[in-house]
Amino acid sequence: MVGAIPRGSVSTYGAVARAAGLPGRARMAGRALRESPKEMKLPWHRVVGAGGKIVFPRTTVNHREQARRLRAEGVVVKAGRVSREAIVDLEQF
DNA sequence: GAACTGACTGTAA
DNA sequence: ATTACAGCCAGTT
Repeated sequence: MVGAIPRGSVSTYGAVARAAGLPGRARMAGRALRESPKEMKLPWHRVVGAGGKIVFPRTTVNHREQARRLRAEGVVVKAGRVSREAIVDLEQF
């Protein structure tokens, strides 16, 4: 689950979907997150695209917000990408 | 039910 | 490194 992503690490949509037993539903994962109210306090910002790249255009607030929060957790965000080291495939959960 | 659409991904030019 | 494109699947139109 997204909430299982350890602080200071990020994962990918595909990985999340797989972990949920839904291979090939990467998009659905993103959709789910989008619909999920923040009251659920899900660390949606710890979910990025494959290779650790942020899916939103860098001009959007979403992108800024995500990058900002990730950096706040110690994740290195550079040019709309997170350090590959910070990415966890979520396979261990 | 066809046609779009999208918080995706991998391959190719 | 950037851009294009084709699979992908579920929800909308």
